[in-house]
Amino acid sequence: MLFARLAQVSRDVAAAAARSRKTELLAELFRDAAADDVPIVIPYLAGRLPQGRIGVGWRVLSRAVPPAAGPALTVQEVDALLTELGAVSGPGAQAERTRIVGALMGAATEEEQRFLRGLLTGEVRQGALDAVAVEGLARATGADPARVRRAVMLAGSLQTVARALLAEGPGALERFGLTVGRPVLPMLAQSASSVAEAVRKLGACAVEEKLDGIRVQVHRDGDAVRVHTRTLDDITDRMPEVTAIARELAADQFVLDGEVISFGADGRPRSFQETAGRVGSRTDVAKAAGQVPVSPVFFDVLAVAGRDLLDLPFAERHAELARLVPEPMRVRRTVARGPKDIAEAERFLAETLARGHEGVMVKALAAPYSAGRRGAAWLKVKPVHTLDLVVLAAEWGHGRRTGKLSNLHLGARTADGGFAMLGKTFKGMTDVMLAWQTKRLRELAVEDDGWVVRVRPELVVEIAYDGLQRSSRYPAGVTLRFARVVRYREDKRPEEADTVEALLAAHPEVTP
DNA sequence: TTCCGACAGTGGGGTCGCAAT
DNA sequence: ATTGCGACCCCACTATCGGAA
Repeated sequence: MLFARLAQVSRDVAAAAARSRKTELLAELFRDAAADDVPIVIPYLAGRLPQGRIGVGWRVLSRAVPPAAGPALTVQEVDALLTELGAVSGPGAQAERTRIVGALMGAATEEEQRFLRGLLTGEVRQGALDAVAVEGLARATGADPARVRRAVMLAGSLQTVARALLAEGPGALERFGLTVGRPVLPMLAQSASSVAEAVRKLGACAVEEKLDGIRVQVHRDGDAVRVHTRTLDDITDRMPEVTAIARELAADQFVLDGEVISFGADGRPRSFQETAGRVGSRTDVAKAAGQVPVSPVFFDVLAVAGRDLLDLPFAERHAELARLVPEPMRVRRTVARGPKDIAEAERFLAETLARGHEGVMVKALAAPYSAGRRGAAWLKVKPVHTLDLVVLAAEWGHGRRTGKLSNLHLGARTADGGFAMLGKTFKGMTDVMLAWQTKRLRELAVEDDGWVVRVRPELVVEIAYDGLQRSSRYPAGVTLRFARVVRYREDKRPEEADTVEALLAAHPEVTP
């Protein structure tokens, strides 16, 4: 199949507003794909490379190459070049990557170049990713979309399911049950603004401490133990503490879901930055483990001793978990039977925060484990802080925010009467706010370099954030975690904005 | 007809590893 | 040694489509 066909379909998908139309366009293409092309075509149209990320980003792509006059590249040729690209390493790698990208881009038409750039940066922006591709695949093969989706979640891979489905038909789906040793997409949570709201919504529920670490899925099959992250990356080699613990548990086959986190000598959790740094260290794992040991803390079990527990209610899965995993390696929790237990749930949240944790997860006791879904059966509750900050500058947006000032540079007052930048945010704005702030900030503009518009520091905005973290980038030595706009405060003058001093005083656990 | 679940988009900061300087 | 880039951790929020109520 010609690569140009894919680029064309991607453009048509982007242009279609209705999701049903996008699905149909993808289905047409999948039906026409030859068996050898399927493992390539499917991920491409889901906006990903079958090779995963291959070391090419905006920098390499910024070197322009004139497009080819007509379409000639085949899907197989593109795939071969990208495989070659992914294997490049060692001295001279940058030049070699540039050479291969140049060869690829030089053989591509303008439209193919656009699609390739999207694939390589992971930003195809066609309004369709995995979920729509799954629908398209179901339509192309006549399979039940819900069953295809479930197979993809359990296989942890769209192209694996696609290949089997297109080769063998809907019967192939039976094969993709939960298999110990093969990672499953983890169940995700939505947010709730308070414990009371969460408990009222879910009824009988567990309230569990939410640890600020790295999500892990641990598989053991006899002596074979594997540890995977939320995106199913294999980090087994970096987690010797976790594999050792998994081998000591009293079952030789299981799949556990949990979090790894590092505790300090005082028993309190280390900062997310410290845990993440440890989990990211791979050159000298023994040394890193000596300095920052991590502990797994489990909250769910998906399989044990040959039994698949996914469809059991959480209450029953947790009973299995308690049998398998001893107390200190399980997340602390309390159970709320309904609204009458809200006070107890709130007490548990306060206690959890006092222990230095992030917040709580509220989970419906009746809910099955919905792999890969961000369902409403799990709700996270974290305390939210707010500040009144001053807009120092704004950046021009991209995609649907093109032509709008989007990303705000936020400043707090300093002792000398100036402002110290604390970070940026693009979150929380409605379209109306985007339009309003673009107009207002242009009135305040003092400089526009085409990327950043600097403004007179006069506009006050209320910002919500989850906490402070250390920063080497910003002048105060700290930055806001997950900053988002709540509302503009036109009733406030910049002299009334919050100060760096007050911010640091409110977060004594973080020192710049 | 209205409501709501699921998705995609729009990007944020930090850390590590690697290659280039 | 330092710097820049890319990958991958953590993530919030809004708009939109389309099925459910």
